[in-house]
Amino acid sequence: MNGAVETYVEWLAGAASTGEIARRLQELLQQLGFDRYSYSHARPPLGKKIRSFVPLGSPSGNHVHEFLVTLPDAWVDHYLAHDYGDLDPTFSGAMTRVLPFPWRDVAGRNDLTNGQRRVLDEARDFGVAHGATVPIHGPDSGLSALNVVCHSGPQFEEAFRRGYRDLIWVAMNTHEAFLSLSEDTAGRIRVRLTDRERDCLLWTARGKTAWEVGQILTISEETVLFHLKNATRKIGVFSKHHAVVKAIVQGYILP
Amino acid sequence: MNGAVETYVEWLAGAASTGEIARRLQELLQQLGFDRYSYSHARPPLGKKIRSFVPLGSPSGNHVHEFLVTLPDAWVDHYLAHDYGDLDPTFSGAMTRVLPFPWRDVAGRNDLTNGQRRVLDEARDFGVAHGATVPIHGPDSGLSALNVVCHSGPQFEEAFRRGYRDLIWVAMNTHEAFLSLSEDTAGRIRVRLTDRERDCLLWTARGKTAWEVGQILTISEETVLFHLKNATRKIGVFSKHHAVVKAIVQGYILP
DNA sequence: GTCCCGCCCCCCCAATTCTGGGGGGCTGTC
DNA sequence: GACAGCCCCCCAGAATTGGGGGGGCGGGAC
Repeated sequence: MNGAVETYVEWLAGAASTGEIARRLQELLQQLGFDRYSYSHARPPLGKKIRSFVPLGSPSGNHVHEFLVTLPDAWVDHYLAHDYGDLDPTFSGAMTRVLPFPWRDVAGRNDLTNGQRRVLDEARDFGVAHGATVPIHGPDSGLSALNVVCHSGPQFEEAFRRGYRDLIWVAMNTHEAFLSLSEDTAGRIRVRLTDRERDCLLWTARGKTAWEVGQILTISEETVLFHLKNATRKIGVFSKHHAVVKAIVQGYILP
Repeated sequence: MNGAVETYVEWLAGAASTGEIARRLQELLQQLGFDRYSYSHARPPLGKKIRSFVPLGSPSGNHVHEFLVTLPDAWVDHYLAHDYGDLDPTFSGAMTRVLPFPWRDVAGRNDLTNGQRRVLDEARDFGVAHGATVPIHGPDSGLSALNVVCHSGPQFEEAFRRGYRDLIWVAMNTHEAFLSLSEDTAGRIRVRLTDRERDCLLWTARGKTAWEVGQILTISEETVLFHLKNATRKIGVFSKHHAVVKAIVQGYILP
């Protein structure tokens, strides 16, 4: 099989910084036949603006970056300056797909808006033309994507045909490594909830009041409140809302 | 490479019923060294109505099933009768992971509740002991999982070591084929939240009270309550807890 | 131009629910 | 016996729910 991919994935387990990951990922993708890449997080285009991105090579330390990018600087600057994140049709593609798809699929769609087409056209002008997007649907509704690009069309087709399964594997592993370096998960202490605490959180997350949860579990409202109080304290927050949210995000319950 | 997997994936494109998929999937997984499997949805994708559960072998027609299962009937019955879906620790694992993981990882965690451990123990009693879960985070915030099981531990370790990359590919493609067969009920209803409504939901999800959110957004507590009321109504629920949870699950906000 | 509509902001009120303490007791297991 | 898990009860103060009433602003339709 492909030793380079396996070596990279094994190396990821001990990766210490996102900058390192960015460099190794670039090396690996080049071995797979792709010239450049970008790895970024798409959801949500709603409230948040794109904050910082750190191109390959800049000093990174342990800081967590939103993007890993080795696309041409000029294109990245242009992209960010025009807020193309909201427009980019490859992102909307990633939103509705699970499998990797080449950009020619997107370009061939006839329901693109003028703005979306402009993004594609301008990307081509910057030399970002032949590529593919690997959607990464993460836990907690996150959506990230790994884009890979080749300078020439035939080179891309060959690399993509040979390597699309490798791409998925690489993208997933890179994503997990990236997430595990994020400060949120780093300091997480898993607490031990009891079954009743989980039950109460679960039904609360489903919109029930304490009294209703009591009816469902055939215990008194007071007891439900008791369990919720304990669970809230264990999880380390001060309100039921927060406890429920954290219980979901950290995987204690399924919404 | 593995011709059987490729053949299966190509066949999937033309698959006409979920019953067929269930049979072919069983054949394929057996070739990969796994004895049985289950494919189910922890959180059905938005907009897809997924109805009943039909084990492999029953007459299926074009009906859409919630589960594809070839685990022992006795265990499945027991599982469903006790509503283990809410408890099953492999699902909570899938909730926070992207990559496949063997169940021994779950069993080794020290934060399981008694109930969660009971599910694992009882599964073993029913002969469902050596297995792995392949999380499938789909678009639309859906979370599904493919579980594969072997009768013997060594057999599982060998098959998993050799085939975990195939499993991802198989799971993804099966999932896409399955979804494309499920009826698209009335399109999913995505509500349009305003910026302020999202802001208020976001800070509420982070555990702030209405008054605090008001301080953060420099608006009055009353206005925060106003936006939360509207958002709750739009999302179609009756409590703030539920609204926050649904906003997260459906990707309107990130926790 | 005007009008309407969505969005945002503020205020009021009664009823209900939650927070954060306290006090018990009953089963199991270690 | 200690301890964890579960169950029940009480209370005061705070927060939320679910209605209502405003006004202002900007953009698109007419």
